[in-house]
Amino acid sequence: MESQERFAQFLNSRGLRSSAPRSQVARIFLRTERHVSTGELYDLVRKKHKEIGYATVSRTLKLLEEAGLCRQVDFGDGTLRYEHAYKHAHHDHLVCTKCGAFVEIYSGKLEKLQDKMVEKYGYMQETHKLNIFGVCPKCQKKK
Amino acid sequence: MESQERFAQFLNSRGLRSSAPRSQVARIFLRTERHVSTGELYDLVRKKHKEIGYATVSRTLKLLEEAGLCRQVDFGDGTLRYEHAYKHAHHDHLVCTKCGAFVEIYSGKLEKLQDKMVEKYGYMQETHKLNIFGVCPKCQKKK
DNA sequence: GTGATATTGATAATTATTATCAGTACTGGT
DNA sequence: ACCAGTACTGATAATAATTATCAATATCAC
Repeated sequence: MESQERFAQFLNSRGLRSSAPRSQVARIFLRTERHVSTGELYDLVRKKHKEIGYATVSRTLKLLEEAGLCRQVDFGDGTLRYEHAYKHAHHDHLVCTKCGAFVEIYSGKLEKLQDKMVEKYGYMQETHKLNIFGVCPKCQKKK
Repeated sequence: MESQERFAQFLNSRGLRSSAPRSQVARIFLRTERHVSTGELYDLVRKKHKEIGYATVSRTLKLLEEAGLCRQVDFGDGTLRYEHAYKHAHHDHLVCTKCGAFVEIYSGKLEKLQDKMVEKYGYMQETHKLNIFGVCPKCQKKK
């Protein structure tokens, strides 16, 4: 429930309103521990709130992102997904090219190495996105 | 000129034809040492060959990719770019979020670390895409 | 409450890519 | 050379996802 508060706080600090649709979309997203696309979240929202439109879902996701509560994930398949970011440490993804299954991966060494690379070129790092594509164990067996 | 031959060879091995439009698009792409989007390449092609359509450029890029001559690059800004892949070692990208400038980066250590991670989860690696986003030295000074 | 204004939802617009398809141009066999 | 079969092309339409528009509505400070 804490992240819900954080969202309200964020809206307030920006002079934005905690409207009913915004709160409802946010609640449903925050309750769903999955990587959802805008369309998927829209479907979830619709189960409870038939009156909420796609645009509002899309806009709310953008706000959640700015509030630091979610993060865009791009698996390169044409649709963007969003994952939780609040109290969820940074990580990268290992995606199966056959079935779409993925696991979240993290390595401190890998992060440090990246920092070094960035420094070398005089850049100031903001974020990074690493997606590794391959075939998952299940799909390897199927073949 | 060698990559041109390789393309012809690839087409032949697939039972495809080395048509004039295909060769022309390929030649212009291979001569341009830049990361181009389909639209940009289309414009370049149009300067020399007014009769070639967008679809052909798009299709030829796909073929070049299958031939191992180019590689898709997705900076997450909505348009896909293509870069040379033949005799161009694998590398990742460090992209400036202010001006779009980027540098190609590579680290053997980083690659090895990734291999370990993949192995750990039983996946069979195919490719990976690492984009680091930050602010380049020039844009840091401007500010 | 009330009024200024942020927000909403339906729809249209946008953007990039991909599919369709009739006409054209190659191909290999004769 | 000719011919039949088929791959290729380019214009256009279709697709897909996101974003902009805008009149109607809801919200919040006062």
